[in-house]
Amino acid sequence: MDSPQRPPRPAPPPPAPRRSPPGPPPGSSTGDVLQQIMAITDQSLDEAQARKHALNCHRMKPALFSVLCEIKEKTVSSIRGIQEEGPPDAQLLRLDNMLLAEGVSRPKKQGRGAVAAASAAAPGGRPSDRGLEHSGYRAKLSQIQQLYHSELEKYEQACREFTRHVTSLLQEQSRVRPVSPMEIAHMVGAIHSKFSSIPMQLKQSTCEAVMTLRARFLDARRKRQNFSKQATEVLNEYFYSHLSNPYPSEEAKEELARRGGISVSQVSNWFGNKRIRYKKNMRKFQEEATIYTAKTAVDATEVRGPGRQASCPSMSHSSSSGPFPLTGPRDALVRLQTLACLQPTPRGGGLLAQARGGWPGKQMPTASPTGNPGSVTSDASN
DNA sequence: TCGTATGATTTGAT
DNA sequence: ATCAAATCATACGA
Repeated sequence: MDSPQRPPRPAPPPPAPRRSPPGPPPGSSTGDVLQQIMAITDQSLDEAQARKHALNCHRMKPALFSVLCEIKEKTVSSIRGIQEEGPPDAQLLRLDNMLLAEGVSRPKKQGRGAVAAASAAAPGGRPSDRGLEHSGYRAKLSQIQQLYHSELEKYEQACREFTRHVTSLLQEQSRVRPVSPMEIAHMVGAIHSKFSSIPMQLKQSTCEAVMTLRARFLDARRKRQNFSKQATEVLNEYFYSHLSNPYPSEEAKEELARRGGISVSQVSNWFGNKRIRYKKNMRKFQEEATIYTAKTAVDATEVRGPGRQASCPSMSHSSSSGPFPLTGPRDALVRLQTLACLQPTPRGGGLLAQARGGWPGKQMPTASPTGNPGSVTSDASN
């Protein structure tokens, strides 16, 4: 990229001297003096100090000054011509909006903590970007964010420094030639407009980076991966031990997500799929149910020994609501026994029956105003 | 290569 | 917002 640090020669004075002899014969020394003035900006101020003093005291100075005024007349108009372009750019506006929408740029000066800002934008991976709550995506986005802000800061600083430098040079020059505040303002504006392509480019490439990241992440999402064995086990354990009401509360979902190393929305998806598929083809899941209920039962008996609760808080004190208040480790044990006897149950009863009638529906979990001991919420929250 | 399993998405209802 | 149901798209094993 193009660095904003350029040699500090912002105000290349017009090549005036070439046309210098307009009317009054300038005298042989005028051209020289002008040359010297031009040279001043190129010299270190220390070096030029004495010379400037000499120039200021020069008997030709008043005449020179009027010549300079004349030159300036022309210069100002040309500066104006340059300045007139540049209405608020539509593309820049678009880029700004996009960066804002992506959470890359902040609404305006919000101090540090880009990551915090990002996570605040989608608290708990909430709906707006359901899928994009992926931690990998977040991390990358915040990297882009940080890079963007640090580059922008660098640019702003360089721009400020350069402007300050130019301004001071102009002020310095104003001692030997007429420099109006307006001219300085014009110059500053010109600098900014020249520099403005830099943040524009920065914004553009940041947008591109975000788009690429998004695309890649969405691709990754398409290329789904099966959950780890651990995750599947955790989910299945919960599902079969809450078969009468397989609707984990928000807390339970979080716990399951944590234990399985997946996201909360993945847990929700999984339960959605599982309920449907279980209901559709319960026979197929019987073996699985047996395995997991047995597993849970074993865990329960093991845990029961030292008189402690099961390891997972959200699953530990489960009892259930719904038609068959059978849930949790102890119930699982009972159910296992039942299952052993009633494998293909003739009618009703057992696991199949629970699901066959359909689950009582959701909402049980969230609140059980009647103090129903079986709600899933009570599993998690009590 | 094909059939099945499975995670994700979409749609419509509550 | 959450759910059921349908559907899509990919992973995976035979």
